[in-house]
Amino acid sequence: MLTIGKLGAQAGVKVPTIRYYEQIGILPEAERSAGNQRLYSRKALERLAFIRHARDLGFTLEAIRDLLSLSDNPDQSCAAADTIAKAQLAEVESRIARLTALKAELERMVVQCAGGRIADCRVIEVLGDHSLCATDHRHPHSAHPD
Amino acid sequence: MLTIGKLGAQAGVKVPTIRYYEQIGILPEAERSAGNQRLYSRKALERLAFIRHARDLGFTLEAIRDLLSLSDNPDQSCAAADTIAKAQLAEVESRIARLTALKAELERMVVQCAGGRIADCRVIEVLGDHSLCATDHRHPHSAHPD
DNA sequence: CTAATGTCTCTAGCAACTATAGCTTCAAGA
DNA sequence: TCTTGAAGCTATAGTTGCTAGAGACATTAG
Repeated sequence: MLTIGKLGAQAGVKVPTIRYYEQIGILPEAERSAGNQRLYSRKALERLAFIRHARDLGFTLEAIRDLLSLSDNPDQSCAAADTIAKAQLAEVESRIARLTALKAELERMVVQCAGGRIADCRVIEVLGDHSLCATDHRHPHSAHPD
Repeated sequence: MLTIGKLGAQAGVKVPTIRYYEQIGILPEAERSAGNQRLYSRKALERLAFIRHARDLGFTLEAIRDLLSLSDNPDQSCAAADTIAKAQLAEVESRIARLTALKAELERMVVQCAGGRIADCRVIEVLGDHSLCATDHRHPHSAHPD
């Protein structure tokens, strides 16, 4: 049996985060010691590692909740898990695309700012005037994930 | 003079967001009509466009506050704005790198999910067992920017 | 036995919005 | 002119995924 601190160390998750996961019901309530401290089994460690990996891959806790409920009854089709992973992949690809456009813009800004006065500095200008922008950040207006 | 709705439509920013920006002091308090409704000038539209573009480029509101204060008194060196842009560029490049690694991982997961039973599903398996991971998301444990 | 560290609960805070409720104002049609 | 519906107002609370702090109790090393 592991204390919460050991569990966190082994899974690479901070202690308050573990308690938070329990609070929102993504980890089951832990057993307690005589002194009311949480005790965790190997199974709990695995579940936490699962969560940690999924978070690292950018899955939301909601998606993880779904994945966990799938893995809890493993006798059905894999399709739902596949769907969730695919959606995640699409999201990641979209983010990469947006960030790449963004990078080009920032590079342009930095190059053009040769250290003159701000009045001549395109950094400000580019951000203020859309017509000077290389990218088109008007229509999509996707909620900012950041 | 524009109402808040028109302003939002023209800048591509939702109405509550504009009020939020005013509340946190990144937009000045708007003039009011006789009936207490906000009225905006062309200048306000430009400022909001500036903010919108900067947000699209991944700047935090704090960085934007700095940029705005620079553009509000444009008689100084461009160096500060340049510094801010360069910091953002580094951040963006790092995000792209992380997302690209992540994408590879997700693609691997999706490809390997052949639609069988969950018990055999690599999506679940990969998330549960770190040894199946190609990437190393153990040490860095960088706070997730997403 | 004591001191240091770990753990407990509870509450509040973070960014950057978004949503809701209940009200007032405005613009356009009949 | 009246009316109806959209748009605006304020204020408050909720969102996501944690993180930080306070003050009290538990455990462990020396």
